[in-house]
Amino acid sequence: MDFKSTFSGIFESLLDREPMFKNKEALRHSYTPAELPHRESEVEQLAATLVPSLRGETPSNLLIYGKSGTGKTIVSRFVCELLRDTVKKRDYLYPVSTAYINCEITDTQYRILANLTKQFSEKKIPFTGWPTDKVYKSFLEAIDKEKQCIIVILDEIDKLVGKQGDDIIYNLTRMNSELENSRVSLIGISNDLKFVDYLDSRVQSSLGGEEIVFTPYNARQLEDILRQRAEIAFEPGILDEYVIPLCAALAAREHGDARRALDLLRVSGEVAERENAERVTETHVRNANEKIEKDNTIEAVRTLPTQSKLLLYSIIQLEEKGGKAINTGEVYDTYKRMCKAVSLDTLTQRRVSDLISELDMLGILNSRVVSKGRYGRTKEIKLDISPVGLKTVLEEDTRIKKLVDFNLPQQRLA
DNA sequence: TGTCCACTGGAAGGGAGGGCTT
DNA sequence: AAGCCCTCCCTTCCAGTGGACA
Repeated sequence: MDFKSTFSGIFESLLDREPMFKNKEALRHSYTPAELPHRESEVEQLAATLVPSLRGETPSNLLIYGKSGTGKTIVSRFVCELLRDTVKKRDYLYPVSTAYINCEITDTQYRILANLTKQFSEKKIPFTGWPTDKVYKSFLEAIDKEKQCIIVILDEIDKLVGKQGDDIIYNLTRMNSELENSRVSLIGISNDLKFVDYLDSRVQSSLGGEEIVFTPYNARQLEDILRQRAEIAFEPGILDEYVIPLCAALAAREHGDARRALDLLRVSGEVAERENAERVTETHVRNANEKIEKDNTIEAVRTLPTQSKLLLYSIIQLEEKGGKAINTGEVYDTYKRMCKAVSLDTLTQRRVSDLISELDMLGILNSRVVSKGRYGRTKEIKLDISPVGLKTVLEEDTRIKKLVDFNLPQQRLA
């Protein structure tokens, strides 16, 4: 039999297989379920804060705190939807609009204002080019045309700290004094409990009116969430008895992250499907758990800019050489030599120091500042993941490939 | 006790690349 | 085309520092 005819039926047989998933969407982060288990009191609190908007009053600004995957975003969106529905049903109520912005993506004053304007008018705003105050004005005009209350949700608001983000928060809280008809009130969502401390004091007082804290889910609660979603997502009888409790337990260990739990369940299903298994078992969950970890870092490394890749590569080389702990000076030396070897521009040590911190933030390595007394202060750097897989990914880059045979000069024996 | 190392990390600003306005 | 603006990535400059050593 020739090669082609061996596989002639491949698609039919794949299609014939019983599908595991009924509706995989139910396991994605973007999915909004009909119920939010274990978040009833948060929904009530939030609704209570926002209800003045329906009477034509301005609700106080609000901060929502909680670790990732504790349901902050989904609860806010849910309550806003209810609010809009209520307005639609009872036309004697004061009009309310809501806008949602993710500050991790939309992270400058200009972009936030442009995004908001887009949500409230037809006006086209270029992604760059205008002075910021012009964009501010167009947002002001867009919302002030009629009497209404605007609720702006700034998700991941802690990502704005430090940049001129303070300004945008300040400007938005102060906006009401410039508005004739409408009113703006803010909901800030933050992972970081201490976020307010980093803000300018004028902003602190206007923003920190009320707050709601979302506590992490425990394993029991995660189980409830997973069961609810699994019912929609999987064909009945596909999941082994212990699959959901295991997913819940693993995610509970990661500070009760529901997103993580859902990912885990979804990937477990995918792993089982690929293996042609009849059902999803505990083994699939454990494999999925490893796969998620690995995929995340590998993807992070793959999308690094060349300079960071080279830097990481030099750290790996030093680590493989073994011996004492690695410090910034050494890394910079090696990095410099490698740059020369592949004729890449060399960045300054200051910049490299920042890049090291970025790699630290990504969880690829661990760096801590240590003082060696007489011999100065430096960062001590350690890889957080095994260099073997890392190297393979890095060597996909054509420039780094040239360094496979790069030899460190003798040194580093002490 | 003071000195001094090898940096750290903040601040300011340059300039390239995107764009708009006149 | 000239004059602006915004953002990103970087450089330059520099004050600050924990602790070994003299």
